[in-house]
Amino acid sequence: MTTQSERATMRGGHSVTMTDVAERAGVSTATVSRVLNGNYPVAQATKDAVKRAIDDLGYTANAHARALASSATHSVGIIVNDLVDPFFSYIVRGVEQEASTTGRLCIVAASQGDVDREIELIDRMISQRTDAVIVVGGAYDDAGARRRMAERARALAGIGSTLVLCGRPSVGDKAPTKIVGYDNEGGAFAVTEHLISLGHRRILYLGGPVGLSTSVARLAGYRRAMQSRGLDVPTELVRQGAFGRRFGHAEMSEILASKLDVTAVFAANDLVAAGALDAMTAAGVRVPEDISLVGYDDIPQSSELTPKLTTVHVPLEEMGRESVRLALSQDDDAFGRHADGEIIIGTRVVVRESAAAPAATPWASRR
Amino acid sequence: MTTQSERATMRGGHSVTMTDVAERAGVSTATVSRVLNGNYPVAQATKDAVKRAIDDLGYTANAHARALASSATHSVGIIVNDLVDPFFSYIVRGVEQEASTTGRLCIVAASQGDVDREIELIDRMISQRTDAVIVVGGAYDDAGARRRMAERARALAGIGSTLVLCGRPSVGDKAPTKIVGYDNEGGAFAVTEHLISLGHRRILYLGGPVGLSTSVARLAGYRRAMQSRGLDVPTELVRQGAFGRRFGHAEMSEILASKLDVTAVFAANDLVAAGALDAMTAAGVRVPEDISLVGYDDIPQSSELTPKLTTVHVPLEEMGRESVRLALSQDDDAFGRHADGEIIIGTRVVVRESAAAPAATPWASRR
DNA sequence: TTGAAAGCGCTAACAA
DNA sequence: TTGTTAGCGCTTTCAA
Repeated sequence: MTTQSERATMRGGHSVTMTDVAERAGVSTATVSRVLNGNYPVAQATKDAVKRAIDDLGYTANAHARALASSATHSVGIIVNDLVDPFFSYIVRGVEQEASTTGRLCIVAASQGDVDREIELIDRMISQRTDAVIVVGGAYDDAGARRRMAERARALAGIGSTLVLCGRPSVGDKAPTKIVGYDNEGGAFAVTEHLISLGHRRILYLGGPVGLSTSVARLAGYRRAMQSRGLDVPTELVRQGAFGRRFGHAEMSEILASKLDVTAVFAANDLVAAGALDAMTAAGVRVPEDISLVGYDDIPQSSELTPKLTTVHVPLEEMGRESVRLALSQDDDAFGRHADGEIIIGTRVVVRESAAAPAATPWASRR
Repeated sequence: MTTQSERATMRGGHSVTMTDVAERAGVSTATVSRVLNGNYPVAQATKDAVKRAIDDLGYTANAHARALASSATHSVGIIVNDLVDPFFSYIVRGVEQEASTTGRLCIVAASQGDVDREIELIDRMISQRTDAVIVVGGAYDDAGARRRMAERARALAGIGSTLVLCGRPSVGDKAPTKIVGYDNEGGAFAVTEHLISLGHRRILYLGGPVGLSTSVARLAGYRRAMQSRGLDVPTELVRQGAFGRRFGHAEMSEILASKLDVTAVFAANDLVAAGALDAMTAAGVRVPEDISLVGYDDIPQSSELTPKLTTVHVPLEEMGRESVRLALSQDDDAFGRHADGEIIIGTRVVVRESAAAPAATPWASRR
């Protein structure tokens, strides 16, 4: 039972297969499979022979053949708007980390916020039979999109996989999805409350795409906080548009130029806050002495702004990790917190330097 | 030849296969395959029947079976240090974009800068038979790692795939890799030259891991520029350590406290520059009035710092796109610029606001 | 502890 | 224009 021949080596282009290994080791492919997977007893000597053959031949198992035969792909899919936006990239990092920890590879795709593309990408991941498909980020209120998404959730459930909505509202009660969310409304309420307690009355809500679930909820939290303190929210105090630094900068510049009377700004996310801060600094407006500023998400760079940004902490990486854990957990694990297929992660206000009591003389009324 | 039966629908858990579709449409699987791939003529009526069956059944092709039968995976792999670092995430974005444009999915993995893990990840991608494996970022001078990498390059070539080194030096002449690089030494030379022309003589080189190819090259460019102008580079003017905001901040704070006599700082990358800028701002040092500052990479947020950072532009996203194009291009495309399997992308100094002529009285000597 | 053999779901000659 | 028939490379009973 020694090595048989050399002919299996380097068959031009034609890659080395398990049959080649079996032949060289003088065993059957079944045995090779067994030593590879270590799921059945194999004699030590046989094991060694096989390992040697694998080394000699430079064999690397074909994951597709494996997936086909065993219907286990060891992969997860994740779909985000934009790979460069820190909100998404931290979540992707968490997903990749957890996937990797559980021996899985991570297929990522960017939808650019396009609903059709998102659905198409989910379909491609269904094709790949990934163990989970994680869709990240807010969505617009669109019954059609929800229906199509629910269909995919069913298709995934049908192949033993799971659709996870990460930071996105449910697509319907009966859809077999799992959800990893965080409290947008509550966080917005809390941080607005914080500003009000500091003494602010004229608080501007800045940014967030109109109608996107995330911003809708944040705006709602802001409104509820204002109303619960008997404060009015006239239309000029709400300026929606986008999530992004550029938007924050442009809009804030305009607002400062218009001398709108506000003593604090609640930016819909940290990127908008960073842009707004730039605009204020450029205009000579001091934060927080002249105008207070808060954000949302607590992306790491927020604590590196000058002044450090007061914001609402969202554990992005943890949400990513939790998304894959939840997807992979068995539904019948009745004792775990996962039992109901939905996790709502708590948020909390992180008080740093960018918000303080309003000045005696509002900035807008000076000069 | 109308639909035969309903029994194929919803076979619990057991997903819908091409056979189910064929049966329902009353054709053979070969025909189904043909309408799916559109690579052979099929009668319109047949086509319609098949499409209807696909819809009715909610069929989604199994990518693994497809890959196994056709040995075409339509996927690319990319390995980076960290998905959250803008240097890498912009490259990943470019790769994902180009992959997506060419109908491919993108498998991403993070190595955390660990060489063994990187090799392991490449092996997993070989298992996946991706059309290309793109390894991003500098490397340490390590013959062993280079040899193992060269082995993988050969393995990939053996299965008709390609190893692309993106922003990383060659692993040996005979290794069948393709390279997408950019000029670290030249860019560093140019930006140092820029500072010297402005009148600076005491220029600090800050950051970059010791021995990492990227920082080695940047430091070399800096040294060459200094020497070509007859300027000394005493050891206290070179402070290496890491690529990262935190490092830039900590190191710069210390340097300011030590009152080291410098009029300009060349940060090894923009992240280090951003950290250094923070430290300077916090210490009341004005940029560029008191000390000039330049970076490297030109990540988009660099133009949003205050002051806007003068730096060396590296087209990160483009490098990502180019990596997949190069990998996918045929070697025998003798007319293209790809013919030699290596692309060196040009870099250029972007002059913005953070570097100016030195002050008459150096900051360090005041008070 | 090992081998033989039947698939997994699809593609691609080869015929018809 | 369509069907038949081999595989692709692996896993997994079932026997031995």
